[in-house]
Amino acid sequence: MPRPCRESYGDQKPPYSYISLTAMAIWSSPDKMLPLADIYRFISDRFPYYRRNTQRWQNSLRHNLSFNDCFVKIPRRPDRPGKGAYWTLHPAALDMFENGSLLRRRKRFKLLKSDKDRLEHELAALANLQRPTTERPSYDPAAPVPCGVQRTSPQSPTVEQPRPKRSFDIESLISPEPVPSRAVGTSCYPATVYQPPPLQPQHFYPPPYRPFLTV
DNA sequence: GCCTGTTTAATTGGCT
DNA sequence: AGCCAATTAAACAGGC
Repeated sequence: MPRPCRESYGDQKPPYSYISLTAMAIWSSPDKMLPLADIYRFISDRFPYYRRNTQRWQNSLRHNLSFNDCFVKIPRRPDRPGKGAYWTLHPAALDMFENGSLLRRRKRFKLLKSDKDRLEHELAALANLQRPTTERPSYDPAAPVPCGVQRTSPQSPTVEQPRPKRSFDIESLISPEPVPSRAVGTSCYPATVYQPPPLQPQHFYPPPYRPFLTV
């Protein structure tokens, strides 16, 4: 298995898909989430090939972020101003590369419609929670939180998550700590569709963001 | 105007 | 060889 590192591959195209490269970038960050510009930077810093034709590959990368359910867009916290949202990996998407190939996955990571709707609902609730209270008149602190998004007081202790052994560890991307997920090959679902476990509230909250993936 | 993000469509190419 | 994931192009919207 090739082990990417700084200065590797020279001007040749690295043997990784945009999905792999994006996952590497996200995985390498302390919070397991990065804004788009930082994903660009990670890739072009390490792979000189991607210092050229930036318009082409960056368009493709954006397409991948939007198109693939394995990437989740997290709204910025007010205390982290900047352009665009943070991108992270869906916790059930860690075994995307279980066949060892970083070019083509055996199966596309695809959320079921119901899970996708639920995720969007939770993220909308999260975005609402992050607005200043004066800007969210519809938010009722006493109301039940939709879809299990945990509402935690800001002063509650934040658990420090252990950092990866190395900031860039392809082995951990391919063979991460086991994350409960099951491939569905029954008559109910197409064989190529994963049914990930339900998203847990702690994946998003409390602030500051817990790492989406625990290492 | 640039950047970010979404979507559609066509093409390419890896894997079985 | 066929399937389908990945890539590429492009149009468009919204925010700053």
